[in-house]
Amino acid sequence: MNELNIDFYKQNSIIVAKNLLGKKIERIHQDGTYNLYTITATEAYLGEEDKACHASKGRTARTEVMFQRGGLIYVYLIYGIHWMLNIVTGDLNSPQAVLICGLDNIRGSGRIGKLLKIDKSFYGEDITKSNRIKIYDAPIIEKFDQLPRKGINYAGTEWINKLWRFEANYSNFNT
DNA sequence: CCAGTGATCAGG
DNA sequence: CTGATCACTGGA
Repeated sequence: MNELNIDFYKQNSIIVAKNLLGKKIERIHQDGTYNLYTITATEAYLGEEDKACHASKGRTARTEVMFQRGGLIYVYLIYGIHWMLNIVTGDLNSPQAVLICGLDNIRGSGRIGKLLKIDKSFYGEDITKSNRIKIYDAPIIEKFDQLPRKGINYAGTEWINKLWRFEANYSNFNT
């Protein structure tokens, strides 16, 4: 299996979010054990205009990594409980990210963080170079649902109405 | 329906 | 320093 490269992540977040469906994510633990999952749901966050995107608040310590080039990992703790796993996309100074919302038949970004044992230490890590989390190429998924993003009611109707959540059908996989 | 739980950020 | 807010989940 080939790992996805920087050029893949440098595309805009909507393209990356769609094309990540069906790709394989591997988590290698310190004891040498590992797990492999299929990405089945993603959400795209696109630029400073997008009121649902954290980068719309400007460049801060937390959002800094989104202003870097694609391929870096953006993680943060939400509601004091859940670690969200995102991959930065786009080019330098074009803040974008894709949130991983589903793996195999497990749905929910909070559950994904727990499943993969994500924490602050992943912030800014280059996923194309990491030795503990990797994403491998796999055939494009043609059929998927487009839905509004979840949990962003504060962003205003224009941004709530964007269908930037992408869900593959479970039946595409042997889960 | 709503509590849990803590980092983060703007404002004094 | 304070206090509000938050890409969520699980249990009444």
